[in-house]
Amino acid sequence: MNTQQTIRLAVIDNDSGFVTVLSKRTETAGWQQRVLSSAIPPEELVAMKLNALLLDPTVLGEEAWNYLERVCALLPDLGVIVCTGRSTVAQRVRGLRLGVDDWIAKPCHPEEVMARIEAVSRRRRRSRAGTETGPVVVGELEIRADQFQAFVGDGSLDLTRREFELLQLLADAKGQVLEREAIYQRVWGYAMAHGDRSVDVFIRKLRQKLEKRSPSWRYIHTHFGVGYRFDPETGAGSGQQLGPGEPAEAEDSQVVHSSFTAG
Amino acid sequence: MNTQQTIRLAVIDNDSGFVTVLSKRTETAGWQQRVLSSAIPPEELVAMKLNALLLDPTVLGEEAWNYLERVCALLPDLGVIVCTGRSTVAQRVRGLRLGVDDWIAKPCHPEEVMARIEAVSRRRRRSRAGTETGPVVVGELEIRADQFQAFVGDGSLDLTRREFELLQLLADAKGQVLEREAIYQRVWGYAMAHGDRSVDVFIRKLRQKLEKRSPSWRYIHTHFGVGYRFDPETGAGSGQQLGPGEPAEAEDSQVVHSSFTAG
DNA sequence: TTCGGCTGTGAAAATCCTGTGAACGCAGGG
DNA sequence: CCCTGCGTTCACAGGATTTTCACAGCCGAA
Repeated sequence: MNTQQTIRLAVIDNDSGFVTVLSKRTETAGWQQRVLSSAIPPEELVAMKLNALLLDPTVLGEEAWNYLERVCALLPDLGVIVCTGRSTVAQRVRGLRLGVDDWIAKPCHPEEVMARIEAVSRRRRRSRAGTETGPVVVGELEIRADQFQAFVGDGSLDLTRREFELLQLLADAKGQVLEREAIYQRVWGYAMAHGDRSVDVFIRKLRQKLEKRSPSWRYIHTHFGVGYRFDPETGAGSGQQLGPGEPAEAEDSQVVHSSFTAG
Repeated sequence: MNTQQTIRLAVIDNDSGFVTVLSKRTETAGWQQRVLSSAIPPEELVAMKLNALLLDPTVLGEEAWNYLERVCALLPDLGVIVCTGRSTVAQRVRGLRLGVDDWIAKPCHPEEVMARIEAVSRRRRRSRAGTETGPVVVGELEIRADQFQAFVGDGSLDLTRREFELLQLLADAKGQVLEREAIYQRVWGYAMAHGDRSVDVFIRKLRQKLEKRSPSWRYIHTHFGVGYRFDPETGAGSGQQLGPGEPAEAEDSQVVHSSFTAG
């Protein structure tokens, strides 16, 4: 298992001894790390594309709970680990309920801190794992992850980065309906604000570019009230090629045992 | 959609004091819990459909590491929390690297244990969002959660989102009579206004669409003065045939009242 | 059998959702 | 400094969906 993907960690702490020791180890392990001695706006955390955030709330003072809450809401995929000195059960429970993933007491061994950060980050990676495989072909479309671009024949679709990421996400989940919130969450990397229409706009741009290069195919289907589904279909008269019982060759066909142990 | 999904927990521990106190709290919180005082084969854990497993490795003796490893490998989506007495940093690190999600030291406050279990389940649920639930088959019907749609053969029923959610709710409670208030509460997410007929209207739409695609079956039954019950039956005189999904337990049809506590 | 309340039904009315074009702000390059 | 490409936001129009309503048919009890 590929548990050893690089971890991008930010540390908010001003306990220099602790941070120094920890940094030495994370560096050895090949993690990418950024140390901050005071809070930065959650919006800036977004741009850092982190896997995990380690922080000592004493740095933040009164704002700590508030800050934790905002960070956890804005970045539901971010692993948040609190590492601090004395704390009460009530504080730990409050933090954990608020969205913190783990709460460690200082003093603590840096190796354990790292193991806990890994444990928290572990889950996220499963989905991204298989995307390194060569060019993916769907319909007339060829998606090349290495070029951040998609082609029809040898003509590029001229996708921008966001457009490409959206297409890739949809294509990876071929046949599945993805809700807007889920799409936004995974492409933009943080929670979608209520009423945001960005996903719709990018879907339109994608459709335009797809239509332009591959007019006889339909790739993106709207599910009213739900979201979008990627499934290449020829629009023309030649036979429909998939009903819902679609071909199972997609690499993500997972068998689920229907053991109904009701209770 | 409810963020507070019920937690299904198994506890492997023979520290009766700890288990008793914890059980009392989890019960109050509406969790489903199973206490075991010794290890059971990982294969049996699968059938229990757990969210989380809490265990004290001292119960397992020498086999502990082995057991942990097998459980984590076999059930990658299960949240595993170790709660035990004295332990070394090395042991904790080993456990966490092996796949354990959290490691708590006894003695500990049950509230914190619960908060940590919740934190682990929360993360777990998020990472596998949407996938995983295989198609459910009832009668001629195939209900696909990943598509927000139901099919008969390869024909879609063209359900809208609400229709689908209603069908899914009914099918999940197959054989049970659901009161209107309970249905409304769960599908619409808030309390039904007195005199609201929405549920009836949607039942009709569902019946129409079911009838259209699967004319020889009856799925939704009315219980006068009470509510509705989902139970696929062939309308024709020929014998009962059962969907491949599961045995038909047409046993006692119990009314489910609108208490929405456990949810 | 009759009556009062419950449920089925069709359609109108109200609401919500999505597609779309365009304006806006921002950043990098010329 | 202006231009260009990109991402975001807004408002509006056309549909799809949901809610509401009135009425007819059905059920169970007296």
